[in-house]
Amino acid sequence: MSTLTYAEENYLKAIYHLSDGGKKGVSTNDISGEMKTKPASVSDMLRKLGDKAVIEYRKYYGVHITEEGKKLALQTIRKHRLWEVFLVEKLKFSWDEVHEVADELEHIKSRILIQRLDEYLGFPKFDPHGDPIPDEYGDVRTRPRLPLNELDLHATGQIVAVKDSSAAFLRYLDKVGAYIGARIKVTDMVEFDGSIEILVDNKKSIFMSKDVAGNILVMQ
Amino acid sequence: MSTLTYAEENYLKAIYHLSDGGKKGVSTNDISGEMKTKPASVSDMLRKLGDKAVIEYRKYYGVHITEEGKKLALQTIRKHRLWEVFLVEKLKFSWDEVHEVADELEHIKSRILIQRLDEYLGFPKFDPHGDPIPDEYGDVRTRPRLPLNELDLHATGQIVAVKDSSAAFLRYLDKVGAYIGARIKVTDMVEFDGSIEILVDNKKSIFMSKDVAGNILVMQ
DNA sequence: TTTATGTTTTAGGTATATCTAAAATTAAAA
DNA sequence: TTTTAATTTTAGATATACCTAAAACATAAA
Repeated sequence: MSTLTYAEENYLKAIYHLSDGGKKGVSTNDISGEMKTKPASVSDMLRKLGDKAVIEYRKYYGVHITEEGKKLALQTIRKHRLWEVFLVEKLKFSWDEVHEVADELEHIKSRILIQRLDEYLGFPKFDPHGDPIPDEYGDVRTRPRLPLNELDLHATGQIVAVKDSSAAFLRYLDKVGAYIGARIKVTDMVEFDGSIEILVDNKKSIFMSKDVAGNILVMQ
Repeated sequence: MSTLTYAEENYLKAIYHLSDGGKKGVSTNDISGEMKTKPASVSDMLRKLGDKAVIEYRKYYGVHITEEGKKLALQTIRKHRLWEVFLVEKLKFSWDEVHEVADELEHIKSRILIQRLDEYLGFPKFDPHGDPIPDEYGDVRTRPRLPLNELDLHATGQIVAVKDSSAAFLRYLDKVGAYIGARIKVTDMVEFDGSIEILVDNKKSIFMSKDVAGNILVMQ
């Protein structure tokens, strides 16, 4: 029942993401890369998180997140994504501007604040990048989705999320006119390099590389 | 141009308030009392704030805030008060619940966030306790105001702020029906102990001690 | 003017979160 | 199976922000 510091919360969130929601083990080096800190610092932190029982830590063999850790990580993710919705829906931020600010806001600790914010936003189920917002109890409403590059020729679908939410990628999507919720159809495929052409909302044609398509998630 | 840590921002804000906006010098003990830290910790911090040129620090003789320090303190106060407005106006917090949360939110550093929040709230000039919100440049729109206990018998005025914004005091005001914006008239005064009776909005009579009246600020 | 009192600072210590450099361990290659 | 390479941990520093206990200082009282 011990509470986490800001830094501990950040590490735990990184471990949660790297472990694909607790499914895989995570190495010190992976965490070091994600957190932009040195492996030595990660080792220190893993000992602390192990002591607080939010991860299971076996020296030299990486870590697994515990159920308690998963719960705490999901709370942080919930806050992050709710603040992102607030920034985009209410303060008119664009979806490529929200990450850094939400990274700070997610650490504000007030249960009632998050409950009221959730209510104020109309209990949104997804953030501006299409990622699901866990509820108060950590339950996540997932929807089946697959990378756009895995669709067949002439298949239709709807963009529901992005895998890469870097500002550069999101601005590119803005530029070409791709957005969450857009209805799309694969109108052409280039065998050679896997690039494709899609029709957005039966109006606009977009040509994109396999790399780009792989970072767009669709629901069929 | 160095930036301040959270702790430094908090100390600077305390010094700003204790010095009455930079008008008076402030002692180590005063700061210690306000910050609920030991005088020894304050001495440490004063050295740091002096190094960063936001205060002028002469050992054993207390501190004065510098122009640069005043500017930074006003930025923090601006953020604090804007977030308080947000919490009350948008998230339906009561005015006695907002302080702790705003104390965390005030440290989020994003210029654009505060600009957008200000705009979203309709550029409010006063927070829920009636305190003025400095603009982007640190300019404060003050309005002449005096403690309610200094009004003459039969004088009228309007409640514009509270001096004490502790939850206990604010809940008491809620209970008796006093609020920011209320039009009042002094209908009786007790010479002996300075307690008074006021009529609120020509409807409701409230009897209050001199102590309470002294913490209510009115505009005539 | 010396003494006593209260205030303030310094010295040294703790906890967090980072780092570098060196040592330990695992895993892969010869 | 031994050596090598890569990963990971430990040891020892640094910076922040606090603490306690002791020393230094300013001021008010005798």
